[in-house]
Amino acid sequence: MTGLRERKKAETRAALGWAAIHLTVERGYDNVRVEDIAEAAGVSPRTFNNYFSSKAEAIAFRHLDRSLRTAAALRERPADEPLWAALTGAALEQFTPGPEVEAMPSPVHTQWVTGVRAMLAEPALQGERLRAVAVAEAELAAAVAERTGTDLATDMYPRLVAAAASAAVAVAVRHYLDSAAPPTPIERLITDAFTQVAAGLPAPPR
Amino acid sequence: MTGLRERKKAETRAALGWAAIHLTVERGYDNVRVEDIAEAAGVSPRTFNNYFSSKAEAIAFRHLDRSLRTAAALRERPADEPLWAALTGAALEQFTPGPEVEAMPSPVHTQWVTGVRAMLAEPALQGERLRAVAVAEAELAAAVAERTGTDLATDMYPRLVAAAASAAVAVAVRHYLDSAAPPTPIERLITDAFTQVAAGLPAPPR
DNA sequence: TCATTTTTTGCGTGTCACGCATATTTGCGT
DNA sequence: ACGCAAATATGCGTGACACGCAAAAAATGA
Repeated sequence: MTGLRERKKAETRAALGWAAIHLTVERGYDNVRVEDIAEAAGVSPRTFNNYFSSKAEAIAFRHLDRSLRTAAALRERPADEPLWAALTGAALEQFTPGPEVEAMPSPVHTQWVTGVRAMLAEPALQGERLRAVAVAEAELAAAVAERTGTDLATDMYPRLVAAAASAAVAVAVRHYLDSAAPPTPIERLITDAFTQVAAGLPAPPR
Repeated sequence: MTGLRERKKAETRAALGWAAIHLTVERGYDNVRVEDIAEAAGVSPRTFNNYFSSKAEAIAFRHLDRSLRTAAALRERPADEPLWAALTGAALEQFTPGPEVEAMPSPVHTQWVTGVRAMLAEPALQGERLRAVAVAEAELAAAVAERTGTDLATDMYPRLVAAAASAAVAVAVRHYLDSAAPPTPIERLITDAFTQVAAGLPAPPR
């Protein structure tokens, strides 16, 4: 199943995606040419376009990959767990910081975060990021349909759930990034968001 | 306030946006050059880029414009109307078919719908459409914050509501377009979607 | 009517996506 | 271990595109 061929392909794709992010965070989006990314990944410029059809897509690749795991995580959840508890859990699983971030020395890390923020603010990238979310949402909807025994073709329900869940995560992450010195951990924000959504987002008392 | 200058500008923008959609639906996305769009709108190719920074943006313009009106519609709603009723109403207002669609003869209309479907399926356009939704969502969140007396800076609530409402509309529209011979009118689908969301999307009994 | 500001236009430049043909690498049966 | 077929990487060429810059044209207000 997982021959050398596929593994090498996945590695090349990952290398290109990582190089794209790395260079963009370092220099800014439009100071990076496709040629640079290809060089950093050790392949020809032409090969870049065999993997990604645009610079933006390469940068968004990691994001897409992570998002897709949410749907996979949901399928792994015990079948008797209530839907919204399972969704919350699946989402939370995606937000354990990876080792490559954890191991970063503090001054470098600060600089890195600044660069990442600039990258996320880049208008040319937002579209691609959103598209990645949309793709992941489709997977999530399928998983929800399975779990709840609803039908993607006839019921709006699974797509509504998937969209609401994606929105909850997105809003929580945004809230987290927007607050300069985050007093609230991302896990709590995500949990809160899911709780509110599952409660039907009632208007607060005035 | 609304001098000849601004009016002409708005007209040119609308003409370009409309021409972009029209040609794309007719011929397919990559059989349309920027030059064609400019010509159809009676403007130089260079001017096109004074209004839109990409072909995709031009096509998504009408979508963005309509989406922004939802936030405006919400502000027009009576202040004593319950939030979710107001949201549903504001969304429904955007879906009264325009005269240019209403007046279309049936065979042409069918062909048109097919073209529109192809257009919406175009990967190169999805990102831009989603970005438009994101922009509109920000406006909607602001309107929700106003109406509910919550704070955009500290509460996730208004953004959650805006995101959930946008999702409800998007899912309903998608459901409508996906069903070949729509037995369910779009108004009912939207109402249903909002009802489900406002109820907290409870898992259906199995 | 005239000066100022805004908009449109033409041109040049650097980048990019992608088709096509060729060289290289990988998988697999023998 | 070997060699063939399929998959993959590369080089080159082409058409399209975004955008900066400066000049022309149009609109506004006095």
